Amino acid sequence: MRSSDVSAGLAEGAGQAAAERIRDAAILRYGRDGFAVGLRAVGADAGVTAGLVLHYFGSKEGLRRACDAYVLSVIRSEKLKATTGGPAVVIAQLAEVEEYAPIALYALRSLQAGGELAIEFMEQMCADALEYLEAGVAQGLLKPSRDPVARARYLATQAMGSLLLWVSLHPEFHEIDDFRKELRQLWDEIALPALELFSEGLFVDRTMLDEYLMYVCDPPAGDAKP
Amino acid sequence: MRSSDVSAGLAEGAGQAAAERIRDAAILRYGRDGFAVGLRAVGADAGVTAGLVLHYFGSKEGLRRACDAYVLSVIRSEKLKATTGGPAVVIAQLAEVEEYAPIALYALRSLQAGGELAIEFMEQMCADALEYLEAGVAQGLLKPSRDPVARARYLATQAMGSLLLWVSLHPEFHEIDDFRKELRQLWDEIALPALELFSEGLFVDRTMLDEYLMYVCDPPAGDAKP
DNA sequence: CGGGGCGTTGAACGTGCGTTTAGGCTTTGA
DNA sequence: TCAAAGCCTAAACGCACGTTCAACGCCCCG
Repeated sequence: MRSSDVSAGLAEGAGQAAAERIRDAAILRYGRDGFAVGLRAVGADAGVTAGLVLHYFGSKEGLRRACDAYVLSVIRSEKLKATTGGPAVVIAQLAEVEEYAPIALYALRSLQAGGELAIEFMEQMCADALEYLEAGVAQGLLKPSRDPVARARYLATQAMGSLLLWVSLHPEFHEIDDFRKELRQLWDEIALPALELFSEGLFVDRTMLDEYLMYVCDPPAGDAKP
Repeated sequence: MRSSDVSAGLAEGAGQAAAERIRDAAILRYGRDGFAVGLRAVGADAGVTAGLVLHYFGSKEGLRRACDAYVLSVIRSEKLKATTGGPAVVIAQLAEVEEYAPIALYALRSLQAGGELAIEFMEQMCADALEYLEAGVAQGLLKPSRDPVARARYLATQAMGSLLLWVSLHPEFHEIDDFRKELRQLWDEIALPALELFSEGLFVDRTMLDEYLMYVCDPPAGDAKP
C-alpha cells in the first residue's frame, strides 16, 4: 500500500512508516465501520498489535485526533477549490480519486460522530461555498443574495447533511468501490430535482419571501430594531 | 410524568406501567445521549434495575425496537400531515409540543444511527413530502416538477439531512428546552436563504438544466433509451 | 391460612474494551 | 563484541457492558 507524503504532525522517526500505516488503516476502518471499532481491529488491519497503536498515538482519542488532522490537511492541501460545483461536490470529487476515497468516507463518518473536526470541517465547507457562490455571482451565473453568508451556510449544510443522511441510511460499505458506485447513483437521483430547484425555484410567486421580508423588517411584537 | 395512551406492542399486564416508564425513559435518554448509554442508566432513569429492563424487553435491541415502534406510531398517529410546510417542519412542529419533544429528538438520533426505523422514517417523510408538494402544485402555489417523486425525495433528504447534521454538530443537549431553543435558532438562520432559493432559484438562467435534460435524453455514449 | 404466580432485585458471569507493563527482538554505534 | 536504544509483542489489569439467575416480597385466589 502506497502511503502519502503528508506527515501532518507524525513523529519523525524510524517507526514513522508503521505509524503512517496504522493511521491509514484507522482512516479506512473508521470510515467503513464507524468509530466503535476497537484498537485491536485497527492494529490487525495495519499488521500490528493494539499496544503499538497506543505506543505511537497515546490513546484511542490520540489516534482519532491524528486521523482528523491528516484528513483535514489532505482536504485543505488538495486544491479542491478548483471545482465549479457546490460543497457536496468536494466529497464526491474526493471519492472519485482512488487514493482519497477513504478520506472522503472518513470525513463523513467524522461529521456523523461530531466533535472538533466535524465543526472545523463544516466551517471550511461553508467558507468554500461562500467563495464559490460569490465567484458565481461575480461571473453573472448566480443570483445575488440578500445575505450571502447565510446562503452559503444554508447550501453547505443542506448538501453535506443530505450526504450524511445517506451514509446513515446505507450503514455498511464492505468495499470502497461500493461507496463510489452508490455515490454516483445518489448523484443521478439528485441531479434533476436539484437543477430544477436551482434553475426555476419552487414557489410560483414571491409572496412567501416578501411576507418574510416584511416580517423581519417590522416584527409584529417585541424588541425594536437597533 | 404523564404517559401516552398508545401502547404500540407492549404487553398488556400489571407491569405495563413499569414497561411504559422504562420505554419513555429510554426514549428520553437515547434521544439526549445516543444509543451508547447502558441499560443500567436507562433503568435508573425509570427507577428500576437493568434486570427488569431485560425482563420486559428481552434484550437491549428489544428495547430499541420497542422505542422505535412507539416513536413511529406516535409520528404516524399524530396528524402531522396537516402542516403546510416541508418534511423538516414535522420535526420542528413535533418538538414544539412539550410532550413530543423527546420523540423528535429520538427520531433524529435514530436517523443518525441508521437501521430499520431510520429507513422507514425517511420513506414516510418522502411520501408525506410528495403529498404536500402535489397539493401545493394543485393549488397553484408550487411549480410542477418533471419528476415529482424524485423532487420529493430530494427535498425530504435535504431537509432531514441538514437537521441531522445540525444535531451531530451540537452533540449534547443537557436540557430538552435547549433542543427547542436551538431549533428555533436554526430556523431563523435558514429562513431567508431557503425562501430566496424557493422563490427565486439560484441560477440566473436555465442553461444548466437544459444541458442536463439534453444529456439524459441523448447520452453521449453507451446504452440506448428503451 | 397457605401457596403459587408475578414483579422486582442484586449479585454474578463472560466478554470485549482501552490501557499498562514487562520483556523480547533487531538494529546501531563505539 | 558488547551494550544501549529503538520497535514491537504478549499477557494482564480494571472496567463497563449485556445478560443470566436465584431469591425475595407481595398480592390474589383458594
